[in-house]
Amino acid sequence: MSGYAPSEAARRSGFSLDTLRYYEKIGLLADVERTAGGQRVFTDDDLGWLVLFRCLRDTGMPIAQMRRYAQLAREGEHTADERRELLRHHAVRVEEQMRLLQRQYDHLREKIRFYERLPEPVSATEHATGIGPAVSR
Amino acid sequence: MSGYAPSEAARRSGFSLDTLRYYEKIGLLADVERTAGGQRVFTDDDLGWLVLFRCLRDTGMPIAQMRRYAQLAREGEHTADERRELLRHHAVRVEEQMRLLQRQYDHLREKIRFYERLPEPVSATEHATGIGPAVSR
DNA sequence: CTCCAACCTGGAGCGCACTCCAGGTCAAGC
DNA sequence: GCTTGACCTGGAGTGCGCTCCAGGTTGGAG
Repeated sequence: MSGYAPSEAARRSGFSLDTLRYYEKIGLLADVERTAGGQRVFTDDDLGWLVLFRCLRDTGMPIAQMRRYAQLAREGEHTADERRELLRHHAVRVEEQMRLLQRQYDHLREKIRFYERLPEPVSATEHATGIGPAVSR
Repeated sequence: MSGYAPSEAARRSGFSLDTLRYYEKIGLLADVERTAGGQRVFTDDDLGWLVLFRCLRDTGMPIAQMRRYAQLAREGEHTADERRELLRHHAVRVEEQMRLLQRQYDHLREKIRFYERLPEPVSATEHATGIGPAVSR
């Protein structure tokens, strides 16, 4: 069903009112419908877009790229290939991001293990292994 | 074992020269040793810290928190518990971050599958699930 | 001794993604 | 019809994490 007030759209999408207005202003979200008095009425389609923007934003896509995707979609079906490639390319970067995050998380866990297993003394290999608590000189 | 010139420290740590100076200026990296003429000489200890900062930064820790950790370490062994807790707390946030990233990555992959029109069940639930290409009205 | 690439400082500027504000308008409930 | 809270606009401000600049100094190669 269609027709969400701004506050409702904000609640459902998880974006702030200001962010919704901002996304429309910069042309990320297409012009939102209005009441006779000029107040926004968000549709299910708008909400669908917001879900997508949240996905892309959470995975680190810059706004400029999201806007490019949105503009392509507005141009019609003939841009489907380019949109797919844009998403595929982004997915590759997300995979890299996930690998890096996992690697640094492992590193972090080792550092925590160091604290748990060494209540007092500080080993000489601390800095050579990059694992120790990096206590200052 | 020896000292490293700024450019060498930058190369090894992956931070820019400006960033190294910035980290020192804001008190993240402790004061770096200097030559008689005032040029920086980075030690292995400094490099160890930089490896840690890279780990924390890559996992999204704000600089203010890294600085807190570094200051605690400079205060001595009696802050070990607090440092450990700080890292543990951060690790929890990283885990949440990894779960979110994985979830949004899955969304993204489903969206790409939609574009590829592979024999996958995508019906009228498109927007309800946020999977379709979100083609504009 | 000369050269010049690498280095130094303080401070200004930047890019991103919002976030806030003033000063007004709209619309639903009593 | 009055009140009140949600909403509107354009534009300025914020926070973060660097990044760049001007103008001067250092120090190793030749």
